[in-house]
Amino acid sequence: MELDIESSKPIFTIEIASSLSGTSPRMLREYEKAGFIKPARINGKRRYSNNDLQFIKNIRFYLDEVGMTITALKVFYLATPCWEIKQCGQTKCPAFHNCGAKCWEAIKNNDNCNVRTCKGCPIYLVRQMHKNLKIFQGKSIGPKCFKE
DNA sequence: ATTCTCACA
DNA sequence: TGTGAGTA
Repeated sequence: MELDIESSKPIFTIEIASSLSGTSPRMLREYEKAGFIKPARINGKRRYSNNDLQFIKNIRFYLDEVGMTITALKVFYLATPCWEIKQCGQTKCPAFHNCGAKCWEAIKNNDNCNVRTCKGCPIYLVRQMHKNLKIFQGKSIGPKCFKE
């Protein structure tokens, strides 16, 4: 998992991002509304980074291949324990207590958190890891998963 | 010219 | 989800 600042630079307009990800601008805004991505704003206009583009691919994987709904995916992402991933040890962080909050919203203006923005945030990047979970490999979910 | 939000089907 | 209205 890399925390590449370059990959976090907001450079693509929504049209370019749409083209590169094969996702309509309409849906890109929808994913943002759901809290999956948070592209930067320049003069009120969205600017997507390479990381954003990667997350969009990840979102499409769950939606298209796994067959999850946006609602289900929302629960899935929100359930991600950011304090473990970051290993920040900040149990007094709002993100630790507020189950329903997107962590990057909860940590806003929180001096205790070592990650202030989504740029280079591990929470953003870790989502890709879930692609490797057994239940998302197209295999059946059941007792067979626990053999071997 | 492009993007934004909101609304409708 | 795509499309159109009305802005900025």
